[in-house]
Amino acid sequence: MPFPQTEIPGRLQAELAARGIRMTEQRRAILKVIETAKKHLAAGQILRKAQRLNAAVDRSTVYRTLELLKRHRMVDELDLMHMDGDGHYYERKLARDHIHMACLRCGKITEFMSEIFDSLKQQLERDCRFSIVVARLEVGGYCSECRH
Amino acid sequence: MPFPQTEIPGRLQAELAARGIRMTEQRRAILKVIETAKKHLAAGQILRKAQRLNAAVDRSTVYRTLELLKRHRMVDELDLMHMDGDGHYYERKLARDHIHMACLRCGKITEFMSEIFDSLKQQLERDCRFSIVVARLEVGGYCSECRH
DNA sequence: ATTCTAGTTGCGAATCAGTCGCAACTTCAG
DNA sequence: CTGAAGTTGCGACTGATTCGCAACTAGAAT
Ligand SMILES: [Mn+2]
Ligand SMILES: [Mn+2]
Ligand SMILES: [Zn+2]
Ligand SMILES: [Zn+2]
Repeated sequence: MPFPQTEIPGRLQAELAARGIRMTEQRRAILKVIETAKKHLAAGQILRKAQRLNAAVDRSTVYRTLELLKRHRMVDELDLMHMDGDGHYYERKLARDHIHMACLRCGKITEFMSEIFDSLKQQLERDCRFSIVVARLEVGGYCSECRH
Repeated sequence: MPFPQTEIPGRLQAELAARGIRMTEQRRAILKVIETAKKHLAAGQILRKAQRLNAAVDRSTVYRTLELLKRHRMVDELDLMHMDGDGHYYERKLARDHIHMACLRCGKITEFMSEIFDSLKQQLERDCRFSIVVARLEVGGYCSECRH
C-alpha cells in the first residue's frame, strides 16, 4: 500500500520566494502550519494554529493566503465528504497525487497512491484530450475496521 | 468515449415509493426537476425550477429532499471544482459511476465513464479493504477546445 | 540607509448557502 | 373516514467565506 510521503520543511516559503511573491510574518506562520500539519486542516484550524505562532494573523489573511496557494498549485483543496460541517480541507500538494478515502463511521481519512489512478489520468488526457490541472478522487465508505 | 446515459422518467418517484417513502406534491416537483435536468444543478436552481412546477415549494424542502435522496443514494453531490461560488451540484445517480471534468476556462463539464476507473475502485476495495459507498473523481483543467 | 510604491493586512460589515424549531398541514394505513 | 406519523413553510439563525477600505509593510530602486 503506497502512501504519500511528507515534505522538506521550509519548502513552501522557498517556492513562493522563487516565484517572486512577497513574504510576510503572517504568511510565514500560515505556511509553517500547512507544512507541519499531520492531517488535513480546515481554514479555521489553520487560523487558530497560525495565531499561536503569530497572534496578529487574521481570518481574512488565512483565506487570502489559501487562495494564493491554490492559485500557485501549492495546496490542494479537499472536501472529504464534508466530514464535519461545510467547509473544505487543505493540504500541501506533493509531487504525486493521492486518493482520499473517508470513513463515514469513524471519520478516519485514508490516503493512497495508485498506478491505476495515474493511468486513469493519462487516459483522460489522451481519450478526452483534456489537459488536467488538478484531479481529486474522494471516496466515502467504510474503513477496514468499521465495515462489518 | 463512453458517456453516461439518461434515465427512464418517473423512475425516482417509483424508487422512493418502493422504499415506502411518502410522496408529496413538493417532492414530485423536485424529483421531476432532477430527472429531467440536462445538466448538473445547484440547490438554488433546483428550487427555482421546482417552484415553476409548484409555487409552494420552499427552500428548506429542497434541501431536505436532497438530503433524503443522498441518504438513499439516488442522487450524487458534486463539487465541480466550485465552478461558480461555493455550493454543490446534484445529479441523478445512475447505475455506473462517471467522472467529471470541469474546464477552468469555458466552464464546460465533460462526463466520462472508464473501465480503468472501475478497476481503480476495485483496487481500493481490495488493497485498502475499504467498502466504497460513493466515489467522486473530479478533474479541473482545460477541455479540448480551451487548452492551447 | 532612505525613499517609494505596489502589495498586503486587519477590521468590521456584508453575504449567502444551508440549517433549525415549531406549529400547521398532509399522507396513507387501517 | 380517521389519526398518527411524517412533511411542510416560515422566519430566524448559523457559520463559513468575502469584501471595501484605510493603515501598514516588503523589498526594489535610489
Ligand atoms: Mn465542496
Ligand atoms: Mn454527471
Ligand atoms: Zn472507520
Ligand atoms: Zn473549455
